[in-house]
Amino acid sequence: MAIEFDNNLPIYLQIMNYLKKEIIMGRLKAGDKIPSVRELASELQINPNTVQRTFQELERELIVETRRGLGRYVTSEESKIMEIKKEMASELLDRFIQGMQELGFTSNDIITIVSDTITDVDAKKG
Amino acid sequence: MAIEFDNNLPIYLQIMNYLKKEIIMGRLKAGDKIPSVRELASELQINPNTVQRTFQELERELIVETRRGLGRYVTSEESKIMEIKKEMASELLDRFIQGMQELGFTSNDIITIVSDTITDVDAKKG
Amino acid sequence: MAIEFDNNLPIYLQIMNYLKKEIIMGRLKAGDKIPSVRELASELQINPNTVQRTFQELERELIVETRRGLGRYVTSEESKIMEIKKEMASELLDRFIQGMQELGFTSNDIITIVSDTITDVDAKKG
Amino acid sequence: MAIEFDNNLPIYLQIMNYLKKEIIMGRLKAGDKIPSVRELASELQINPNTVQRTFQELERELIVETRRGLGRYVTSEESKIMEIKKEMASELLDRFIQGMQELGFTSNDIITIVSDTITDVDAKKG
DNA sequence: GTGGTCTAGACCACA
DNA sequence: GTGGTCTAGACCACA
Repeated sequence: MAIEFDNNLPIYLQIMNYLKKEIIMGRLKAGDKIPSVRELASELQINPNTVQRTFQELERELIVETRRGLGRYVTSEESKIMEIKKEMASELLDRFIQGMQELGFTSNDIITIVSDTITDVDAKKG
Repeated sequence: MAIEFDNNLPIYLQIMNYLKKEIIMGRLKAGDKIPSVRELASELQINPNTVQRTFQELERELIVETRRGLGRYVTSEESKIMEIKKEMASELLDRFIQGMQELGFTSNDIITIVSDTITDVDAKKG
Repeated sequence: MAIEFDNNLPIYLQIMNYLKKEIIMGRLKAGDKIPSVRELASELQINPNTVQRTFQELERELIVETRRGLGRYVTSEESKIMEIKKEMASELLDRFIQGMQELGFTSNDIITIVSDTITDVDAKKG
Repeated sequence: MAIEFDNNLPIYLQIMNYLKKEIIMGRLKAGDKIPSVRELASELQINPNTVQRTFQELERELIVETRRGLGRYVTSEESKIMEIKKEMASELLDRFIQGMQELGFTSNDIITIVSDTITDVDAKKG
């Protein structure tokens, strides 16, 4: 696992997003044990306290739960996972559409650009 | 003018984006004088040092230029303005498409969602 | 048996309180054999080390005694049991009254609130 | 200001409770600036990070708000303050009444004990 | 000066 | 071994 950190966003937020995506994509499944603080810290080459902060926030969002002495686990509520997927998609969408409109693109512009870009991306991947 | 600041991103970056959009939308035109540090600071309710930093960065990106004793001006190179518009749009697009793909959405999903959302947004605005 | 553990207090303290209450309520009587470390650990779904610690502390408080090779027993001193009942009640009271006073409630407020709440609780239980 | 710390509860929770009480009692008023992390840390002789944690949690509960570079302030919503007063009182009450019932005290016992103790306490204070 | 984040590392409760 | 808390202290954005 390797995350390219963006210097303008707190690391703990970037790891949160990363883990949420892993859960949404099913690479970490509902009920799975997640890496320990120490494991993830050494894997990502960051301080354990930063990972601790990440987990704390994920727990507060009910995405992760701690079992004392045993470690941390992805929530077993599938509905919670669907919920965060919707949340994240919706935030991406809003940010994108609002951003494009603030640059003066019309609705038609936006749809065209997205279609063109995606077709392009797909073509490159073959 | 009121910017809703996002606590997780440096304010100077947020103001930079704001000013770039103003320029792209033509509310600040090529060659226009831009507000002074003090003016903008009091308008946005932030510290002059922060505005200073913003202008510094915009200058580094050749979007703004200082004329000694006269103040700061939007670059008069129209092509520069087009360039940053493309840059910003491209960044928005990449971030959006990559983000959606990381959540497991297919190309078709993405196009559909964008069309639907935009139609929706337009409908609401009447 | 199921104890809802409060994440902010050591488990061994929570089990100590639980067992003290069982003794005070006479569900564990003076002189009774208490469950073994293993039994209680599996019943409460916790680690035997934690139960061990609990018993150690109860022994220190003379509420439980070990008879070599025979197991652990509730003290046979009835007076000891009365004593811990008084202690626990007194601690509950102090914590409650002091807490309410620190929130600005007067003596009259406190008495009224307790009466009202208890009447309420009783009514609900039928 | 001096808090006697109880070793069985995290310090940050104890400071949270302390500050909530100060706000409820009006010694810290709605909209007031609260001490800075460094100030409070040196006053309470604890590490700034522990105070930081305290403030983070109070912010999450909307009791305190940060103004970038200026410091932290008690929420200016009076209703929020009433709300936490009710919450804290309710928790004290529940914990007390449930605790007493678990020790075998009847409703009448409880009311009598509270009245007697309060009368006592008042007598001592003169 | 003020808060936010991060690193380094210790100690404890629990498994 | 695992998480929770705490201390010590650095660096940065912002005022």
